[in-house]
Amino acid sequence: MSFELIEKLRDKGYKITRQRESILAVLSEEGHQLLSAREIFKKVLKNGGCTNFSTVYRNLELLMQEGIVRKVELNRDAACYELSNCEEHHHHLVCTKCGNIQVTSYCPLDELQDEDGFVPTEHHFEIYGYCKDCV
Amino acid sequence: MSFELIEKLRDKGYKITRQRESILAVLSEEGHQLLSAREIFKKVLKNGGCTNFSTVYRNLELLMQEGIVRKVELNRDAACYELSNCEEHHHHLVCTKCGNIQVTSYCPLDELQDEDGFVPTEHHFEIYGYCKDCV
DNA sequence: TTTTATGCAAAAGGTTTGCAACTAG
DNA sequence: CTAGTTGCAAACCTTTTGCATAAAA
Repeated sequence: MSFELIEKLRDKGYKITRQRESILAVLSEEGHQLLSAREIFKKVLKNGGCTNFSTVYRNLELLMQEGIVRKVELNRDAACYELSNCEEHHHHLVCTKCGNIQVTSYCPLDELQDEDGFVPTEHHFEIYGYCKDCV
Repeated sequence: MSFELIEKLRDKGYKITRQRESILAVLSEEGHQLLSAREIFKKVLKNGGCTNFSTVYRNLELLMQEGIVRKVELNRDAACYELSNCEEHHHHLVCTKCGNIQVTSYCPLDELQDEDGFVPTEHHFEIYGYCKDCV
């Protein structure tokens, strides 16, 4: 699972609760797929874990602060989350027909010229359209 | 004001109500600044108009469908809107310190290579950081 | 034991909706 | 006249918060 992450949290002084572990376990499952808070909640329960919506949100907040989790806001009702260290920096291509999400390592920030002295610290880039099976 | 837009709507069979006109007027004010539904609502009232939150939302929805308005979701509580035809395609640089928003005409979609046959129809690109006065 | 985390229920905030009343054309 | 719009209030959903209880360390 994600022993390094657990250790990182422990070292920082956070307690390792069953809930926290379950949430990290779900996020570590089957390769970095984007999950909403609700989906994480359900998956924890399905895995036999025990948690609560508030707990999920509070942990996601904490994990984001620690740079372990990244929030991605797509054209959807709820925000999605993914482990930020499980893969290199990337952006998402969302198929608006089948819902499939693919990843690209292309990052526009590399190409951005100086914009009147603006110093970027963060950016969002998501692409919507049709995947090759839905064109 | 925005006679062409009014005409476009009328031609499409939509009725031109005072509310609809006021909302368009506010969006046309002082060059393409991003406004939330709440801000639009307040500005309409301040201008002596009369409207309602639902009406603002319903009109924004309609104006988006007609390609007249574009929704931009920033790192904020509420979504923002701008006229989509008042300027050429652009993206936003948001200063997270002073809140100032500047615009860039740079668009990453031009650089995007073929991504496994994905056909983009829409994209979001926003940059957060410090403007030159806040660095 | 002490500090942090959880669960619950309620609140907050943006956005949407049902429906009756209204109005532009 | 009548189809499309508005206003109002209530619903919806996600996310946040207060507080008492529970459990890591």
